[in-house]
Amino acid sequence: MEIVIDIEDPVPLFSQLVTQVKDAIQNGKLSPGDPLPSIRQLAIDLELNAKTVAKAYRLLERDSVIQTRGYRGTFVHPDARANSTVDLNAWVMEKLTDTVAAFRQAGATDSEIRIAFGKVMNERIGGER
Amino acid sequence: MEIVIDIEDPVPLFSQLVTQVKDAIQNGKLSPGDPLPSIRQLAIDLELNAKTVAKAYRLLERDSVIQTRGYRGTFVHPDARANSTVDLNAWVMEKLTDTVAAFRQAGATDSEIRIAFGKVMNERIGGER
DNA sequence: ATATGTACCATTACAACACATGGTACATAT
DNA sequence: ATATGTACCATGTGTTGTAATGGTACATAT
Repeated sequence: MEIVIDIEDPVPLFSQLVTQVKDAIQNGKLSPGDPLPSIRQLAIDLELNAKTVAKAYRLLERDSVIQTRGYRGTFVHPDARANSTVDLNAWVMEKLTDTVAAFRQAGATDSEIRIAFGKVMNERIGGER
Repeated sequence: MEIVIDIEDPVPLFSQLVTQVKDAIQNGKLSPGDPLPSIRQLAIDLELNAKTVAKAYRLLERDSVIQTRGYRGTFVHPDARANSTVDLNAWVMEKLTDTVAAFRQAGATDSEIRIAFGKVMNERIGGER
């Protein structure tokens, strides 16, 4: 697995990592079941902070692209190939685009939409912590 | 019409103005057809910048709470009473709350939602300006 | 002339947030 | 002991957007 992180790239480091892992899976360079480097080790190899790598791994696991098995390490998810094409963010973008378009058509100011969004995001409904 | 603006209040000045005008209408202190102070005059009275007052008036007119008749001045809208209860922002809030809830349930990070939102808002579709 | 709403040019201050970094600590099981 | 993922404490930097300010100018109609 050849991962290259470009600090000059405006794309966030963790995001570059996520993308490259997904690409490696679709290219066949990584197959379901394959082990991935540990967070700490990969951080050393890529000269990144361990937190940054952990963030990328966390997102990859949420999308079922990889599987973390605690002390046993991290592995490529069985359904990784299918799940690395499905993009959660794309779905969010679509839905959000339609919603915002409706707001604008209703006459809402961009400023108002932003403010409303800010309020919604800061409402801690279920008291998450 | 007694408007009091509190600079210490974290609520934006233009927002305080909007709220108080709506309140005055619902309290009966302002009735449909009543004239409102000119932007410049009200700015002087409240010790605000004229742009701030203009912003409040612009929003009030969009919601059909007031009517601007150019050089003739500004007046309370015929349907002001009804329109000052109907809150466009409330509708936006509801819709947005549901949408965001769906995103969260789908596993999207708040951070991701914010980023997606930012992208959508910066997409100038119809070339507004 | 005077006053109306409106439209442009612009800048400043402030807050929120993403990103990345650092360190420490924990339970897990080898 | 060693290594795993994970969780918490925290800081700094840069970006973004809001809010509010100032000045100037226009067409309108009294």
